[in-house]
Amino acid sequence: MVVRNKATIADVARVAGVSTATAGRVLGGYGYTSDEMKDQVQKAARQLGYRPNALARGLITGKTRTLGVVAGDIQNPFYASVLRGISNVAEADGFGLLITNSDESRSKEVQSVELLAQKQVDGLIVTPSDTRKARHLHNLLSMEIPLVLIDRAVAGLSVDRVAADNIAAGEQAVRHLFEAGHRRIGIIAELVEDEGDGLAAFLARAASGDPMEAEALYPSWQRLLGYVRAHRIAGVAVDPRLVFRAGSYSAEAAQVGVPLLLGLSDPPTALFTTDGTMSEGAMRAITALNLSIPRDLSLVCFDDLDWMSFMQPGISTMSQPRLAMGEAAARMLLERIQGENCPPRTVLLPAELISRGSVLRRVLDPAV
Amino acid sequence: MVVRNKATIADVARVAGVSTATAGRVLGGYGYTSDEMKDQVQKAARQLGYRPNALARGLITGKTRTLGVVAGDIQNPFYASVLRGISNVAEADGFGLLITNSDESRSKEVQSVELLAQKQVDGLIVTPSDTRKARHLHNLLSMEIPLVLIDRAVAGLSVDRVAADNIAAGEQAVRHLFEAGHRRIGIIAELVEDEGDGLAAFLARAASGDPMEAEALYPSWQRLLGYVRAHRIAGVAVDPRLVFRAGSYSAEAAQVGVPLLLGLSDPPTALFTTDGTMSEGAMRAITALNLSIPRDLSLVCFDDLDWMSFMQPGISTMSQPRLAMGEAAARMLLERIQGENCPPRTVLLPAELISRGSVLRRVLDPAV
DNA sequence: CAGATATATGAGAACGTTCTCTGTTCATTG
DNA sequence: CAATGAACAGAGAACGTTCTCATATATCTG
Repeated sequence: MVVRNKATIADVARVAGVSTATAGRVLGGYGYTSDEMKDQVQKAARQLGYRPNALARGLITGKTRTLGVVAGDIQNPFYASVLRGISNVAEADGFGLLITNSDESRSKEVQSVELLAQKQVDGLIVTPSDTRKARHLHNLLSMEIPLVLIDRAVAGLSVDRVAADNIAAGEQAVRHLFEAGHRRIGIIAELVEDEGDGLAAFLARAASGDPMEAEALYPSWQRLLGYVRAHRIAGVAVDPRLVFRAGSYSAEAAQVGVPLLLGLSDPPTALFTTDGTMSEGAMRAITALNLSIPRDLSLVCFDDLDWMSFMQPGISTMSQPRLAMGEAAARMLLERIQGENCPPRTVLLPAELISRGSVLRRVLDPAV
Repeated sequence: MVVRNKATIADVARVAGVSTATAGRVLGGYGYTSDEMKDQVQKAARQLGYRPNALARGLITGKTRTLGVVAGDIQNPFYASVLRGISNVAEADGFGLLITNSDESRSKEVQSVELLAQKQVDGLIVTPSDTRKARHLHNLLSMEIPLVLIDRAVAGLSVDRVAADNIAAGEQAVRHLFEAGHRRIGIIAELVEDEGDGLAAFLARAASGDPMEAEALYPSWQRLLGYVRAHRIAGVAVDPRLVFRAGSYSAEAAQVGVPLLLGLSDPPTALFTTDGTMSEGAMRAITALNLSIPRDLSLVCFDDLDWMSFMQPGISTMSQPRLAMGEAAARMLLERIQGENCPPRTVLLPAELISRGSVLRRVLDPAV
């Protein structure tokens, strides 16, 4: 049973005294075989320590039972949870998972996709780092390799997609602050790629109620859009100076924003951070400035990270269903792999407001 | 260049007007080829959108340039970082990464290893969930599949291994508390599998200075061993009632321990939590009990999680180099894959005490 | 009972690469 | 100038499976 050199179907067949075809049928579980043969072959297989070679199987079937995933950064709790969701359904179906990091770089993403394609994955789940230039993704489609996008869309690429309902979530977060009596609300957002004509123009268009092609926007821009909408509903004009653009996906970049916003002549009384990384950066700044939440500053974050529930006070946040997002994406991908042929689907999962202790109820100044 | 059906070497050869052998040599980068042929073949390949099939290549070479990893849970920050470290070096060498979760269950681990082996990974990195029964791992060795262990060892399995120096780290953490004047120090540890004859016997043996086979102990037992050694150095007897055994790798289990320890007639003034999950559980309890750190309770954790640095006050902790652990493991594995044949190596990376504000300096009662 | 169908087995092709072997050319060498 | 060997190209085997096809028997079906 413990054997040094690996046994093949031919070896098993020889020992069992049958043809390789029969042995293959028994071990591969296809075609017809008699119980007698089954026993014989299985006994030989056990004896030789036979282990099927998935490469050979994949080569001939054209299926590897492996999914490829291009995540931004496994280490980031967002991707870690999404991956876990994907892993859960992949594992349940006996699929393997080939995982790479893009670090939000287009060239690394292209490289990853190429690697995964060469390894003949049956399908891919990608969080695209560029919402416009995506020839490598279009290429997959033309090769008929199923593709599911997570968290972001790509303009002109109509494939299955799952994301949080970022606009609604952003709106709800900020509305929550308005309802607590806040009027000057800062936002700390990534906003890395320029959506066409710059932040000012974006804010103007959003404030005017222009519906825009919000679907293909980056999540942070969508959440900003929600921020603007909440202002419109509250009848409060958006002050562009309250919008801090980190410009990169890092806590350090976000950290800079807090003292900047609070240093304004008319500083915000509350902050909305648009993702886990921005939230972490904001918290670092708040600690560094020795501010007390919610006395000195109210805070609503995005994405429920573990520490938010055991900080004192707890941090109110828009919780997005990361695990469910991963699971939904994997399920959609598996359906496509199994031949599902319906038009591309978009699954928008709602984020949920978890209200903890980081928002101060303000009595409104009647003069305003 | 954009082609629907995938092109093979034979297709490229036909278009280029050469033999498949020559086309293969050009595209595979082996053997002799003239520059003329190279141009011709590469042009044809580009034109057809040729993409090498790693399955076919792997089938014949016996190498897949893919590593398999069995982690406990990708979602856990510890594994997420370790994975990122592995990914960094794998990617630099052009290796793919097949990742699975074991959820610390032996049967899932066995299943994962089997899956990865069938997919013909060139080597495996495993965080074994059982330090004793590991036939599946011995099996890998007999098949000559390189294996590297992370975080834990397996008794009787001598392979490359990388881990934190848990005993020294545990000792340093607790010594730090002694030096701050604490005498009754609680420990919240996983201690899931019974190390032979139970906790009481373990404590007795450890306190007597018995060296034990500490190498093959679970990390939490090793950190407990450090805890005991620090007591010996400080000349303080270990009170078994101060050792809380969570019994499972979950924050909920850890959370229970805090009120239990604090409810003792002679409660601890400080706590040592032996990993990130235990720390999270302890923090939840501390928040629920509305305790103030370090006034009501001092705390030293293990593993530096992001929130520990921006809590108010910051949490002192033993920081283990998770990324470096993953990188070291991957490097060792790649060396083995490239034929390195030296005897099994053990890399113990030191953990570093990061002193923040969670430890109160106590003035010692002269009566004690 | 003829004909169809389900069940069972084996021989050998096929998947897309790399490897081995044979053969040719051409420059170098003593 | 014969001998050597490096540089190159092609034919075909090999990797370990599954697939197709041919064949044979047992079991239904009308």
